[in-house]
Amino acid sequence: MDEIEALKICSVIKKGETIFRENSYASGVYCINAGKVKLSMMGDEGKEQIVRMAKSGDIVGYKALLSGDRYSATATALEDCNVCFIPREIFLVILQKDAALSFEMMKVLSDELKKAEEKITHLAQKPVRERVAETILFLKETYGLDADNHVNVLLTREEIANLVGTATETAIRLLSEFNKDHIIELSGKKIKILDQNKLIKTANLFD
Amino acid sequence: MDEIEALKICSVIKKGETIFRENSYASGVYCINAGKVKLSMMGDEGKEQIVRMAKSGDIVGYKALLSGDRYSATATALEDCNVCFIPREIFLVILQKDAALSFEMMKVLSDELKKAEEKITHLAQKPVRERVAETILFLKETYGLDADNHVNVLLTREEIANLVGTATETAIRLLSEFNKDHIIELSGKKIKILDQNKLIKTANLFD
DNA sequence: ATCAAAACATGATAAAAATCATGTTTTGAA
DNA sequence: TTCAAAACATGATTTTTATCATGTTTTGAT
Repeated sequence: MDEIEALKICSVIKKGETIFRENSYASGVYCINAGKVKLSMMGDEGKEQIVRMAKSGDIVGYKALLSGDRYSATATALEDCNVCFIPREIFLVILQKDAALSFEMMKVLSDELKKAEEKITHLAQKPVRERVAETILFLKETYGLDADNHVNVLLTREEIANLVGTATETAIRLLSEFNKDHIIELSGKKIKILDQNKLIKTANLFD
Repeated sequence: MDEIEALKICSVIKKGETIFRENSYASGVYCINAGKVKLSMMGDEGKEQIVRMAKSGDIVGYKALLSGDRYSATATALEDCNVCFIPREIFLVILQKDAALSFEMMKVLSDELKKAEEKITHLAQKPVRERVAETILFLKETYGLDADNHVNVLLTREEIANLVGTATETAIRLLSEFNKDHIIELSGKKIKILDQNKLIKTANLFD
């Protein structure tokens, strides 16, 4: 840990900027000290698929160091971020030395994998409407609420669509519908959950 | 490794039998010595989604030990299997002691996660037709070919559908179409790839 | 403050895929 | 070996969702 402290290089990433890019050579991992980050892959037709939403305290870019040498996704700052870079070699050496850290890393990976497999199941089996509802709940779980009870992350409708795995228009329509039905309240990019139970029901969770 | 050898408990699992079941308490991991195994999750409407195809040499059930205490999927033998059970504690202790094994484990997990994220992207963005073609190629990659050049695994059309993430009828129709177009040759459950390039093109890979 | 670009919205249409219906073939257990 | 269940097949229909088209609103840089 001291080693990491000594060697880390922190920097500020402005909103919209890229931390690393899909397929580029992986020189190390990044620890997010502050800010929110989306990790996305490019699909065939140039459409973005968001595969992970990271927040302060999360590490991004580790997959590339463990299973290959290139980043498999692009990491983009959703707001001004403070990230610290840990070079490849340092990270790998520490991981080899520190059994506890390794174990922690395995837990994180297992967790991510489990979530990914659930996402695969839902993507294959649940209609878009349910997935949009589920995504709103996911964003609340991940980023919490702000002082005004809004889900504490601002995404464009297109980004929400790319997280859900649907067309932008479809996402817009369903959000408007939830808004009209007083399940959520929209004001610009801000989302307030008015009726969480109804939202859970709409997402068709737990059965 | 010697410890594992001493403590492992091997057994024969008949085709169709379950090795472990989703949501049941995870008592350990299983190493597949021989045979093929599908790992699947139950969707909301009781529909199966296959999330992983395992083969001889693979370990299954490790996610549950690392991130929770219950299996997140059901493991079913696709043919008579020989598996060896490694109890939870043994596995965890060895993992804590053996840095090399931990590292190997992390690599495996990273690899799986990368594949899962790719699958998410394809599920969200590629039409069923392309995904069926891709799945045939995936099965060939995973299990290879038998003496007669057939993809070396026998699945029902329903299982193929549950791997692709589509309705059984749709999978049947597309397989028949590929058969008619001489891209593949079907004889019962056996699949022979006649024109791999065309199949890759149909899967719309690499662009 | 202005203005163009991006984001948002919504109706109409088309395409994709699921579902429903029905019949045939294969399979495995008694 | 028989026979019912499971698997396979295919046509018709409906549902879902994407795409296309077009207009409005918001946003951020100058």
